[in-house]
Amino acid sequence: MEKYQPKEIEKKWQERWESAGLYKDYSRAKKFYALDMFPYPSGAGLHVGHPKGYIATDVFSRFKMLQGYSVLHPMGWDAFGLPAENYAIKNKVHPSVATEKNIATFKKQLEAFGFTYDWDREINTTDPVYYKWTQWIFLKMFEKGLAYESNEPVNWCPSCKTVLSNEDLEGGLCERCGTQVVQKRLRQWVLRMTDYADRLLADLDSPEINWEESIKEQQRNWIGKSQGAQFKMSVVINGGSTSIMEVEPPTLAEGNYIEVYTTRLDTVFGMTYAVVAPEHKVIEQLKAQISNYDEVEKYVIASQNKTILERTELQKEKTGVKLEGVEVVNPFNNESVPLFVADYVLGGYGTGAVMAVPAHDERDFEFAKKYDLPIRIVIVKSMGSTAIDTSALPEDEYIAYRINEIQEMLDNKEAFADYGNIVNSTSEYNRLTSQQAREKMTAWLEENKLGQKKINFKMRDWIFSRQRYWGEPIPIVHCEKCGAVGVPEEQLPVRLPEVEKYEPTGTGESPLANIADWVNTTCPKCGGPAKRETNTMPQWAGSSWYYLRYIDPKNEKFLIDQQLEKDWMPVDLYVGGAEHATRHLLYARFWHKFLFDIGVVTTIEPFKKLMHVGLILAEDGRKMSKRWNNVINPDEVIGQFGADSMRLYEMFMGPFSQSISWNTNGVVGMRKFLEKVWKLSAQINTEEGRINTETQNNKKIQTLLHKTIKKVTEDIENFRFNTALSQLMILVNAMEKEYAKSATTKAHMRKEDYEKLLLILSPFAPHLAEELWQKLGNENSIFLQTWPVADEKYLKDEEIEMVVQVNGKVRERLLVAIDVTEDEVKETALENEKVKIFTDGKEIKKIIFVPEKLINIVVN
RNA sequence: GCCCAGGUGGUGGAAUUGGUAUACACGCCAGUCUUAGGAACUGGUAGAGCAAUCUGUGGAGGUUCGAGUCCUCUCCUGGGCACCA
Repeated sequence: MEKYQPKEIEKKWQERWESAGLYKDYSRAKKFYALDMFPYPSGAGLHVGHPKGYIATDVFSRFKMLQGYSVLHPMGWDAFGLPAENYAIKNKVHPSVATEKNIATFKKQLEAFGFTYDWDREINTTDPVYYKWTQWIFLKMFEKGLAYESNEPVNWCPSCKTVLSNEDLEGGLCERCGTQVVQKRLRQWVLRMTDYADRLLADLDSPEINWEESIKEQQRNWIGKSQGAQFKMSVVINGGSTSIMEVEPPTLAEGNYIEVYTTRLDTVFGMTYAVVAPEHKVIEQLKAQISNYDEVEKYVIASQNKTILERTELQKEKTGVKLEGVEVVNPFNNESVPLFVADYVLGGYGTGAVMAVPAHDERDFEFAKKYDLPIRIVIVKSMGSTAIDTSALPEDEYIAYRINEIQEMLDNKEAFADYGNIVNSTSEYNRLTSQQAREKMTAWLEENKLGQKKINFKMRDWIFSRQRYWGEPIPIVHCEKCGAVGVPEEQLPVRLPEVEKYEPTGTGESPLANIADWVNTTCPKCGGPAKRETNTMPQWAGSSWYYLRYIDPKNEKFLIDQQLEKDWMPVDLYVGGAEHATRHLLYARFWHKFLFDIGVVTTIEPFKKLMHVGLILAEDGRKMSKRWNNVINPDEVIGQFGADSMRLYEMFMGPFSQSISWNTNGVVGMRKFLEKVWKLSAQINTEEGRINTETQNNKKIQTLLHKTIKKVTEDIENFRFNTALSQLMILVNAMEKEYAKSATTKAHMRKEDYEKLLLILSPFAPHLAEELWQKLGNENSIFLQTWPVADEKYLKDEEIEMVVQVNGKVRERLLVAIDVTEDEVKETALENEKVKIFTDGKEIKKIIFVPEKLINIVVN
């Protein structure tokens, strides 16, 4: 028999499958759309970690194909981005040149795995034919008022010389280069993602989404919905007595009040001061009334110059300045309290102003301690266990006892932030629970038109412009007369022009600003002189809708044909890294919902099932990186062991979503396994009359085979590839033992059994399975066959091992018929010598019988 | 600090509903073959003990005839968020 030569057969089948168009039958009744997160084609090429997700998707695609589905399984390139641009700056070559080269490398590497990609559908986000539609979507958002210009302070990376979105930050550092980001006031294009916050949150729980809980939870946290109340507090000058209760709400002019947001209105009677953020406009409005304005202004300027990191660093002490000469009035008790400016309050969240309750908020407590401000306890722990018996105490003593407990906490430098029962407020609220008080207080605010319920989100609008070269031009023209005007649809795409220098300017303009004949244009509205927008779109623009384009990649009239969209959407399976949980996956959901609103798509969510692929770490347990010199190249692994062995290893390593270290020895094991399958084909008995011999051994193998079919089917469905493969190994080991090793039993392997084995192995090791399949004389591809279904009649063993326990400990194992009765087992077990050792002379209290599993004899 | 995953042999891991802990694979040990090569073959491999047996799923309790699995507390690791009022 020939030896197993993966190098030869893999190349052969890849070519044949491709030329036969094996993956391009889109005419079947049932559809399945399997999608990988498309890669950024970096100069370094693939390492062994990249293909893990792709292999899983491929296994799934082949499995679905065998189950009779038309499978859409495309691949493409997310090719805009900084590395190509930085390479261009360094080497003076156009980014598209390096990108093209990298794509060729990636494609060649991917092809060695034998993936079922339909390369006719390949897309590239940097192709004008593609980004025409990225620009089109932006225009639609602009038309609907969802894309707007803003001059609010934004995150600026001084090293990359561009603004960044909140999602692009990692702990206040630039996600790409690790530089500290500063706040800068720059004109920016922003997408109103917050308009979709509620739907982005709520639809995570819709049946349209079947995602892992961890990813959903990350998105929930990122969106950060909080429910509270917002209310007004009037500002009084120089200890004046004007309270908001005496001034009719309509006469409250700017500068006469501040508005605060709180989720803990129940603690409002504990307010002993209030705080505004340094950015708050009331500071400017009260300039004349603030007697220490110089000091305040100094503080404001200093905090604006801080980096995000400096401002949010936890260990850092809180700082602030009291606004002398003004106070604010708590509407609940008409008490005026001092007002501070402090940068622990964020300008961009809520109203940029808060009521401060030091007894019941950690941050306020810290600040109050430092500035020696009064601390008033207004909630106490709910009824519950205490150190002493409080049931006999009269109520006032009980409350005094509880307040004392909180006081001890405060003395120990800790605020009491939990919910509890209200005290020290007014009689309407005292003794209510926090939740009850909050509702009653909110109702009071609404009655008196002082405030209302309010929902806030942590998520910000998406800052969408970048001051870099290698991105989609934003299709906007600025006209002095008409303002920002969208480029007419028929003029799309706005092509990225050639430039001399790719360097970012650092001025807040992109390098495109230097190309006069590109920048200067005419206004599409009035025909007058106008300038093009020179900012480009962020890295994440092209990937926010690419899954739609694969469905209809060559459509020149529209981004996707309406019927094809209905046929193929949503994506049934989406596989990629968890690092995209709050960026790509959020952006894509946002765009998809917008496209739904304007009638381009018909599903509310783009990705039905999402699986996140666990990292493959280097053998040293660190991330694979050039820096550590621990990168394993898939080409070498495939060259040494073959693509099928590599595919098997990555699926066998462990649970799919888990990070696991690479171990090349593991690939050896997979190769051994495939060799076994290969050699086993020699055991097929083809002699007339002996083919269907039903020996005892064959029956055993039948049972195992059908159990394996069942398990492999279920495991693939559930992404448990590791256990599917171990079950296949168990089957192959048993077949080898039965047919190849025990010549004396005269067992004969039936061809149909072996073919079933090949079928259920084929998604994992497609080349080997196809080769063996056709060697058996089959003419059509194995992938045009039908996935076997486990036959119930073979699933039950005739004999099973029954465990005999005494007091829960295993003492003996009995081989019994599957349908043995409880009494029969009891009898056998109690007479068993080994069991007797533990039961003799003891009273049998109870016998527990679990059919097909065990019998437990309970003695005293 | 908050949220989410996890902690099982020398290693990666299995045990799907409370029912035989360590399947499958790697590594290691012993042996076979000999072209002294292994990506070949055979057997062994949780720990302690001559053995019967005992002990074992991060730790401490609990529920149960029976717990890796359920409950309470606690320690550790990985990931995410982080002054969001």
